[in-house]
Amino acid sequence: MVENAAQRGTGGTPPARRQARPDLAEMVVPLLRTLMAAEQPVLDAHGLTMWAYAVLLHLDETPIRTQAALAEAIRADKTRIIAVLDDLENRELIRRRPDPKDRRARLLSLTAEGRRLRDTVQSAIQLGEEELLAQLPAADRDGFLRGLQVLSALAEPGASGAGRETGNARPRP
Amino acid sequence: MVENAAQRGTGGTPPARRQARPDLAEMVVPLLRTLMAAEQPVLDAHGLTMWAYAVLLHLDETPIRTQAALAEAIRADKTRIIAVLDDLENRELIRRRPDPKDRRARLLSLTAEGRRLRDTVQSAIQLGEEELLAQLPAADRDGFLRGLQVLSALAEPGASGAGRETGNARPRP
DNA sequence: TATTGTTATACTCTATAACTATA
DNA sequence: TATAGTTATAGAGTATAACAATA
Repeated sequence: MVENAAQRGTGGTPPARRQARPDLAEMVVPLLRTLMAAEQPVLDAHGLTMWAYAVLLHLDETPIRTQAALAEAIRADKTRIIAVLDDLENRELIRRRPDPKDRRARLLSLTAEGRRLRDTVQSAIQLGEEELLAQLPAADRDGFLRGLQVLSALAEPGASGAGRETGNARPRP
Repeated sequence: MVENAAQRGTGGTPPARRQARPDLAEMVVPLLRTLMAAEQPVLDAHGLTMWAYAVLLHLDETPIRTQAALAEAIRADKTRIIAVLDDLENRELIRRRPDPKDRRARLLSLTAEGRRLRDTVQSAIQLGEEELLAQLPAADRDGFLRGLQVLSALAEPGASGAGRETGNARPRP
C-alpha cells in the first residue's frame, strides 16, 4: 500500500537512498535529550525536579481541585506526585488545603513565591531554547514552532476529536 | 537577549499572559508520546522492540565493527543491547561474527531479510507519521521537518555545536 | 596489562495494591 | 459503599560491577 520511498533498480544507479527523511521519533528523541540536558542545570540550581517544574507550570495555567486531576493533566501517576507536592508545600511554593466542601479533596494553588520561581526558571529555560532556535532560518523557526505546537496538542488529555478514554493517539482522517 | 514576555506591575493592566509559547520540552514530550504510541503496534506486529528497531535502522546506515560502537551510536548501554542482538541474530535479521583480525570484536551487519523487515516497518511507521504531518499547512510542515532535522543533529554523538550540516553526516571515530 | 563482550548485581523509576480518612 | 489521598510493595528498565576470552 505504501510505495516505498527507497526505490531500487532504476537503471544503473542504485544509491539505495533508504528514506527521504528519518523517522520523526528518531529526530525527536535526540532533540528531547538536548532540551532536557539544557534544562537540568537550571532546575538543579533551583532545587526542582522535572516533575516539580511540571507541577508549577500546570498549576499556574489552571487552578486544580484534586491531586488526581493534576496528576492526569501532567500525565503522571497520582502516587508519583505526592512526594513532589510534599516538597513544594514545605518550601511554600504551593498551597495544599482540604476543600471545605469535601474534605477528602485537596485544593492546590501556587503561592506568590511559587509563581515567582516558576517565572524565573521558565525564563532561564526559554532563554536557552532561544539559543537553539537561533540556529534555524527565521522561516523554518516559525514553521517549526507552529508545527510543534499543533502536533503536541494532539496528545493532550482532551485532544481534538478523540475521546479521552481510549488513550491511543490515532488521528482520524 | 530575551526580555521576559510576562511582564507585570505596569499600571495594573496585563492579564499575566505567562509566556509567548510553552517550553519546547513541554511540547516535544507529548509529541514523542504520540509518535511512540503510533509506532508501537507496528513494531509489535513484527516482534520488534524499539531498541531492536533502532539497531536495524542504524545497522543499515552504517556497518558497525563493534557492539560498543553500535551501542554508543544509538545511545544505549552496551550491556543493554546484547539481548537485542541475540534475538535479532537468532531470527537471522542480523549477522554477528568475530572479526578475523581481532576476535574480541564482533562484526555486525544486516541480512537481506533484516533489510527487508526494516523497510517494511519503516514504511508503515512513516505512513502513519504522514497522517500526522498532513494536519499542518505545507509551509509549516516543511519548516517543521527542516527545523527538526537540524535541531536533532545537535544531539548526535559527534555534534559540533554550530554546524548547519545536512542531516546524516556521521563523523568517523 | 588492556580491550571486547558477557553475565550478575544493584539501583532508579514507575505502577499496583493495601490502608486511612472522609463522604 | 465509594472516593481522595497516602503508604507499602512489587515490577520493569537501566546502569554498575565482576567475569571470561582475546590481544
